[in-house]
Amino acid sequence: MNHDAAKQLFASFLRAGDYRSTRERSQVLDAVLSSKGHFDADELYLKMKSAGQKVSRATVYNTLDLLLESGFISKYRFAENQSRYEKVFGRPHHDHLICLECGEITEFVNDKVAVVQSEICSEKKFKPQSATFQIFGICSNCVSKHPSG
Amino acid sequence: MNHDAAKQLFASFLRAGDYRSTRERSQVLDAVLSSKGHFDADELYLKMKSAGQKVSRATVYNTLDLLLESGFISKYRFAENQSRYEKVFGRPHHDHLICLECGEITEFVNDKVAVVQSEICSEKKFKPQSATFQIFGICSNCVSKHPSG
DNA sequence: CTCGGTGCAAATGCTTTGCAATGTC
DNA sequence: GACATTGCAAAGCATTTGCACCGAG
Repeated sequence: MNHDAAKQLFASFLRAGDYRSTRERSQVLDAVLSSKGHFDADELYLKMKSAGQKVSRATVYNTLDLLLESGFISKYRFAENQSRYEKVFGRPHHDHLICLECGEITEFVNDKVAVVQSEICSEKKFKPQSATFQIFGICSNCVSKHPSG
Repeated sequence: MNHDAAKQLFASFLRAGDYRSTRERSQVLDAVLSSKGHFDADELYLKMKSAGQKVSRATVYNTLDLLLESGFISKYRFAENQSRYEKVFGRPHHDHLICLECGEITEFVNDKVAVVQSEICSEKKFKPQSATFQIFGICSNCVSKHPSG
């Protein structure tokens, strides 16, 4: 999905929900679409500021909620006190390996995760909306840095 | 594992790490051992207070870190701004279904999760320490409450 | 006696909120 | 023009920190 298509889709979402189209919302969407990997609310805010745009943190948070609701982004909570987001469009579902030493977050895709998920949900009569599989540990880089290696 | 065995084990952990044994740490451990399900730091603090014990939040947080480090408890971050803990001892590994409507957290055990995890880790040369598989959605109770049903 | 641990209250950092000003519909 | 949205600064929370006092080793 390209920028223009995404922008149109977001516009329809706004219309459908009786939300207004504002320049700020459009700019937040742009910033998200041009993002790579994970980001937090403040990074996005700072990025927009340094691009000379006029937004407030409040609006960034507000719009991130809208983008979450419309499925444009997903929200994660790794080990920290802060939420991280990433763009969803054009990307397959994936999960994360979080290195406890360097903090690096690596993505992985494994079809069996979805299989296990649907097995569990049908067993528990649970209607899934989203899921996250997080593995915390030491990444290959950090493992090889250890003296014992 | 019973209370006494756990207390002895925690005492050895403290000794091994050159940490001191204090009444507060022992009381936090007791409170944790007598807990059922998930709890957050403040709930534990309030529980101890209402039991007439003299602790501070700072000590509760400090001791929870120690209990985490020693593997007595595990720490989760569901969707909220707050960490939740649960006792580990005597319990098999399990994961969680989080209901977005009523907030209920249901545990599930599925062996395939561990299988998938080790497959991913060996593939990525990642050394796992802990993992959490969280499925967000609507629980069976809430699904059946909906008018459409 | 020494130095780690505790309690308090203040500080921090992320996120939300109240309210007047602004801009969309 | 009505009323949702914005921006700011202040408030809210969970958590951490600084420091004087306390107590385990």
